[in-house]
Amino acid sequence: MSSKKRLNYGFSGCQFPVIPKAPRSVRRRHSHNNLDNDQICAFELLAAVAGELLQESESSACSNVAEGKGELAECRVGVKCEQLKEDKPVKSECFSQGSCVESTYIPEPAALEQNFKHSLDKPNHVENNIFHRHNCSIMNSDFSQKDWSCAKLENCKKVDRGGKFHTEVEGGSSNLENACNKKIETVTQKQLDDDRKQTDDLTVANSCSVKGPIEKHVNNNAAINSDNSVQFPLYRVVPKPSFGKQRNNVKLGIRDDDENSFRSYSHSSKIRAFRKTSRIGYRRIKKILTSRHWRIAPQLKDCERSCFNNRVKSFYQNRKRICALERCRVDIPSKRRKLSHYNSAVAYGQQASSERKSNSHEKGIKRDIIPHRGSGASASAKTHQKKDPCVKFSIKSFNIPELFIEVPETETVGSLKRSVMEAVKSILGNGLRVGVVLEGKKVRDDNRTLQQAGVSQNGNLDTLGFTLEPSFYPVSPSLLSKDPPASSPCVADHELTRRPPSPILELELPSDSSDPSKTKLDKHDEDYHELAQSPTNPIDPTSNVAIPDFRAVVIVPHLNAEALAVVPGSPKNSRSELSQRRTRRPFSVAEVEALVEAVEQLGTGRWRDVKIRAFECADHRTYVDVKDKWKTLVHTASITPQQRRGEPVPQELLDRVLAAHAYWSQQHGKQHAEALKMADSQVQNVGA
DNA sequence: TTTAGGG
DNA sequence: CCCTAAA
Repeated sequence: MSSKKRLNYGFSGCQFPVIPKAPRSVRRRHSHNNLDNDQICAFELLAAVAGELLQESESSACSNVAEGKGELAECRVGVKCEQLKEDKPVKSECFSQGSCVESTYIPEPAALEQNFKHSLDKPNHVENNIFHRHNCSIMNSDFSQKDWSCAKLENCKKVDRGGKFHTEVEGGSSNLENACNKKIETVTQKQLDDDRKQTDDLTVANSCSVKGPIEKHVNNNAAINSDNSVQFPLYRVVPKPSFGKQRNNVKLGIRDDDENSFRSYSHSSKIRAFRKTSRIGYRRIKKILTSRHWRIAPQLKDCERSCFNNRVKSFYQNRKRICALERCRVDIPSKRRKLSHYNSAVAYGQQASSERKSNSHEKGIKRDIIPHRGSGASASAKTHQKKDPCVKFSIKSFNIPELFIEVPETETVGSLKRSVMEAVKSILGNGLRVGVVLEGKKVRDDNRTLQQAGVSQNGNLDTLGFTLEPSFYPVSPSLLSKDPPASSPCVADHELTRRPPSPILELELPSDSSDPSKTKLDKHDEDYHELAQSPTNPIDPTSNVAIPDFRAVVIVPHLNAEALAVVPGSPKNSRSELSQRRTRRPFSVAEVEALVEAVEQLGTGRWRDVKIRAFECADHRTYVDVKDKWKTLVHTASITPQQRRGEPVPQELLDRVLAAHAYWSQQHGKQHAEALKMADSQVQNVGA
């Protein structure tokens, strides 16, 4: 069952079979209704199989394959079974050094040998999946998938026959190896390491390990495979104009952990490749940070610290950059925001160093605010709040939001300094605005008094925070636009880099925004000020901004007000800190259209697929969002136009929503009925 | 991790 | 949008 499931999901990433699988609800109901019967059947079946296996194992010394350890194969290829167990650590290391391909590759001899059909299917699936995931980039190489498979099978046979697998492969007869070598220019050890991290999540299928020979083989091919399967396509096959064209330039990025990060413009394969790594890092850090509070962060190992500071680099890990030797990457996904507020709660008096480690990576800014709780005065202020109307505190320093800088290794130190200076100047010069945050919420109304805003000396100063924000208001680009989903996922990159260099800040982004006034900096800034007064206005403060500069210094998107924010909080009011709502991002009509189209084709109940199809580029939309949007769309469509709110959705679209909803509901109903029928017939069979 | 569904 | 049970 599990392998079946993998198969479905694995392929669905890029391929959308016309025939939908039964939604989980149906499957669920099915299994539920027939629990008893199925269980009975299963047990009987199991018992029978177990009996058979037992008999076989008694009659054959080497047929103890029930656990799929590949021992049978080992025996035949002349490696002692005992060795197997010792080899396990070695083996997995081998696998992880290379790409996922090895992990499917190695077990094959055993699989073939044992004639385990499923063992063959699984690796093939994974392999296919890889090809798809990376946009079939390998296809562009000199060898095709077929070659790959051929090489694979060929080698398996070699092992099969003589166990001299390694010598034959190393002899250069491998199709694959030759082809790859043509394509690969250089593969550094670093890339290997990065790859290892990225591909750890791919299934290490099965277990067979032949010490020595294969290990060697794997290492030889690790470079090839890893480069092809993960890194290589990203900048060689898939056009990445903004990266490619500026490889020799300095790049600056404001650290941004929001969804509007580099990833928004990244190719999807890259996004996925980072997924697991991210989560791991997230969990690790979360574990550390939530165990008490972040004061323990300095206990992090050195490499983990550097990871915080260099996290952004991981997005560019296949390209040259300063700090090229930085080894470990801890990539923290956007969900991580939940941590931040909590963390900053105890920032007072922290040393800058420790603060940076655990906090600045989060918000890109360091806060050192020391409230003056001057002994007696503030003490009395606590009890007699109104007697001391003064709010006293000092801001020791603001850190400049973290910059991402990329320069060629051949650059001089001097020019690096200048680059950094340019970067800093371009930020400060463009103006920053200070924002006020209280108890985790932005205080936007500038006209309120501190008292009205709840900033008083009597205790909540530790929830007072300040943010450095770009003084212009970012435009919210809708990545979806009119482009069909199949179009290049890098549209935004194109747009950004094609923009003529200009000393004047431009904010126009590829957007389906119909309001041209939003593209003007001044105008928009005004808008922001106006709108900021009104908390009900659905303005979206977290968006991408590109500021092409005239000195080839590019601030990569994401000057993001929220990302720069430092929100103080304390574990006490952790409720508001731990779960801040994501900023509202109303779906545009174009997005709705894409959603409708995807659902029409894929049906309801496959939200992950729908999401990928309709919002591949929009990382801030999750499948839950998509599903929720559909829910509201269905609702919207079923109410009168007068009752609707927000941006009006064309009636035509709503009609399609209703139609699709009706259609797929019917389909699900049918499937449910079929499932019931099947169940009934099974019951009858069992009874008879 | 995904889906479904309530809030 | 959030949360969470269930698979």
